[in-house]
Amino acid sequence: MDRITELEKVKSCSTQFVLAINDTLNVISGKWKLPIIGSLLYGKKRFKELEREIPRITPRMLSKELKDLEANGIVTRTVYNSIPVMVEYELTISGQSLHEVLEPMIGWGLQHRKTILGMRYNVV
Amino acid sequence: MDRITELEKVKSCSTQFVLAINDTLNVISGKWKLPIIGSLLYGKKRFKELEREIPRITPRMLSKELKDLEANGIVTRTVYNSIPVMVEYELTISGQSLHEVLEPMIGWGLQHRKTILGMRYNVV
DNA sequence: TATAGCGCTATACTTTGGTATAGCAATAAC
DNA sequence: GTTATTGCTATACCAAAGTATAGCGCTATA
Repeated sequence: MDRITELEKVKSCSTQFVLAINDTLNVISGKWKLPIIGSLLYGKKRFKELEREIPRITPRMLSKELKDLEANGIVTRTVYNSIPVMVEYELTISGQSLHEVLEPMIGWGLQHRKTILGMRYNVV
Repeated sequence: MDRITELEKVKSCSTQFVLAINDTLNVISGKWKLPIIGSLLYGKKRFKELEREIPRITPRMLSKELKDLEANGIVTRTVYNSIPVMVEYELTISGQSLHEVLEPMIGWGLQHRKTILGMRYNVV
């Protein structure tokens, strides 16, 4: 009985956790989100600066992804009423704090690649 | 000049990092990967057990995702030559170590949701 | 007047991810 | 002999994600 309630607790908990993980995944998955976030980690940027820094991105995708990131509270968009208009994109606090999640992903990715390569020689 | 080489170093580094992050993302993104990994965190499971534990998954998707996870070194597939055959799926060490990356994602997801909700009252 | 830069949007298309439904070969239970 | 279970695969389809290409209104520069 103890083990069953434990399991139930774990399961209901993990449902909440899966939701939180999915929230995080929605913010960073897709082909262009990481390059954009990575580019903004070193300071605010204008539209054309991002376009130049991210090879092969189309303005359509850049516009779309920036809107998405803004809607999700990851970047802020500031329009200056200079002539012609200037628009700057900047990471929010939440956006900056993404490094907490990106760092372990880097660690795991590098380690996993090593493990996979190692398996070719050590196993079978 | 110092600052330029610094920037170049940072950029070439972050390219490597983006690759590592994408390796990680490929392993956990998609609709069914997390439920499957979550289900296997508590021990090895058979095909039908997974099918029953994961609501609404079709056998096609379960089969496909398990193959994918196996190809990526996240789960192992063991066939017992009992009659009828029994097949068991289990997380590899790499698969188990994914909790290192999932935990910060849970943390960030929960915190981010709080931040977003808080903004409605504190800002504007 | 023409060319180029800025910050995008519109339209149409392809590719990828996921769904729905059916069925197979083997065996066990009724 | 009929039904059910296991561990899948085949076929067809649909929706989301991403690509390609063009163009807009504005202004500065030559």
